[in-house]
Amino acid sequence: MSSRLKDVAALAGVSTRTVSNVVSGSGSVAEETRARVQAALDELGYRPNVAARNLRAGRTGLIGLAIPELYSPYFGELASQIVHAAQERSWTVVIDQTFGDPDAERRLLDGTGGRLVDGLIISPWALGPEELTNTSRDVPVVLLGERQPHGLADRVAVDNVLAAEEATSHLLASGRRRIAAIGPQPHLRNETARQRLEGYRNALRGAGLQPDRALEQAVTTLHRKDGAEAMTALLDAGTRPDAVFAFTDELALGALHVAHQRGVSVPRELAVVGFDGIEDGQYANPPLTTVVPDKRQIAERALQCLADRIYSPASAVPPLDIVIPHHLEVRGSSAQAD
Amino acid sequence: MSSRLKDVAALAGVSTRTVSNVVSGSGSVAEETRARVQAALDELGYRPNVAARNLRAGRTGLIGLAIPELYSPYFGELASQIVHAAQERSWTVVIDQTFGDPDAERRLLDGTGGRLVDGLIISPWALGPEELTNTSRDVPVVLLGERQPHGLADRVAVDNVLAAEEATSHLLASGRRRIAAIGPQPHLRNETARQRLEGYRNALRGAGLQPDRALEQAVTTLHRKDGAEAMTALLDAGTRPDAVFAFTDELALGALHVAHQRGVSVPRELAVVGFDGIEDGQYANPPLTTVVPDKRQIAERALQCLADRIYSPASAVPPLDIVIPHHLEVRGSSAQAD
DNA sequence: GTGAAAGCGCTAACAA
DNA sequence: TTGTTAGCGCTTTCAC
Repeated sequence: MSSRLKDVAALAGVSTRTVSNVVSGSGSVAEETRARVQAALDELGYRPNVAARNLRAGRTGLIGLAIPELYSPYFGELASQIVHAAQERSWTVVIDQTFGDPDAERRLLDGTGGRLVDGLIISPWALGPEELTNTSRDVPVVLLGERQPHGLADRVAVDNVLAAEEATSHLLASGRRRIAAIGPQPHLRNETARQRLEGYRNALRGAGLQPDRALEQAVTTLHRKDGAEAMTALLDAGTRPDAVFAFTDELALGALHVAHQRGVSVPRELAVVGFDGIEDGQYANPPLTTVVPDKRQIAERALQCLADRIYSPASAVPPLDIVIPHHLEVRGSSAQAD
Repeated sequence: MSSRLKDVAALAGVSTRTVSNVVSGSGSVAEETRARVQAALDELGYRPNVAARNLRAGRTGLIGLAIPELYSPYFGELASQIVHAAQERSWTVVIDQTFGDPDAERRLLDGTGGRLVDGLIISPWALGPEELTNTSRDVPVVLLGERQPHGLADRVAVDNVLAAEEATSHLLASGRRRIAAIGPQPHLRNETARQRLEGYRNALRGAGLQPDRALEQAVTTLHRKDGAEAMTALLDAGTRPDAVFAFTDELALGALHVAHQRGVSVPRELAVVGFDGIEDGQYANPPLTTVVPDKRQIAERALQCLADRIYSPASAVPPLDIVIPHHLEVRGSSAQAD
């Protein structure tokens, strides 16, 4: 079927060594020989066997990307950036969806199932900081979002506390006073929601307001559906919010949807701010104000971390904690109330 | 660093053969031996070397998924299904984004760059039917969407002509007569847009209407931005459509956005129908009517095709053309005009 | 400039 | 039940 180096060598009347040199472009080969080998290569349609190369090299050229789910816009956009950035570095990305299953996350982190990838980028969901402190892994890991206090992994994330504070302050600045938060996830070990809640409360206190538990609406997952349910609950409970800070854009879009259905005018009666900067928000009616993390930089920096660890495994650089820039993109959904 | 079978064998005082048996669970091993080996395995934290296994097995356990882009919702949802379905079959998915680059598509199809995957699922964008008729490939390929008349690859797709016809007929049934089409891509070899245009025209003719070129608005890509531009063009040109059939949901959402901005009431003055069944549409204001392909089945059937070809390469089953069910999900954006 | 051959880590055919 | 060993296809050291 597919031909090996040996076949090509036989056809060209040279040794495998020479063919290998021609294929890789390394070593020195006489012009005449090269041409003959190339002809044989073409004739047989030679394709290198990647597994053999990998075995030899001790590397696979593969990196893993483990995310909760690929279908939600934020992770889709992020994965796209990572795959793209990896391609530029001649790495191929294998994708795992954990669906927030703690066992799946553990399995990936501890490398059970074999050493397939040269490095792993993981966006943990179910595992808390303590569990991320792994020990028995042999490939470099980069954590997206979650902190890992005593671990060995680099971390790349935006400053969630600060960003949430800014989003909330923006609402306060436009005169909103009953600002609801949609997105706390007390049932998870996950840090992200916790940090955004902290930032939200900080902003309120900074404005002399007391955080009101009735305005903090917990969710199980972060999809539009959850946002819609949370918004419905807030409206039905008579909490009368004049603004909503949703911890993700999807939640915000769900909330926006319910507001629209209920005839609540956005932004006049209710301002809405999301988080993630997904493309949908831009085209929502009204367009969604949101905290935009620089996803390109998340991808870029995460890969840079992996590259450094993979290519200089000796260097004992301590775990990096890389903070990615973000900005608040103000759009129609939080325009001045008046 | 990481230990090999040989190290484990030495520690347990057995041969590699026995360790291999324990690891794989195959062969028969005395209970007492097994326990001893397992202890050694645990102590050393043994992780199988996948590259070595692959070389030995002649398979990598990897399948490729090549799509134009991962960040758009349709491909994100589709990729999610495929990764999920692959995980269930113990395959790992490596993702390539072609960004509609014909060379990237060619490279993946002809296997230049080495034999990394056991099979390839590709959603072509730039290459037309004739170019997809490849010859020199050695792994099975499944095409999503595009037909490949004389090729060797299986194909999985919805009936685009029929689906587009149904969508258009639905608009006709509610009394719309000036139905615009947003989405033709005359600059591409890609078949999908062509088929949807055909279905659209068929429906019009079936209703005794003459397709009007002025109502067919071409686009370069299929994003919200393109839909917005197309809608703007239609409105500015004074074509006065009373409905829009957009070839993708993203285009439809862009159109919806512009309609909203311009104060065109949907669905009263303008009905909108999309194609793809992405989640955003459900939460748009108003919710988007759309043709929903069964993405789970696309993934399932595509993987089934690969599995059949990979595990029974001998069988000379002719290329399959698998038609996936779809349905029209009617929502607010195309409610009765009355 | 080129050939011969070792060896990457694993599985399985062959032996015992 | 278990040990020995060949060999998957490649790269590269060593020798010429």
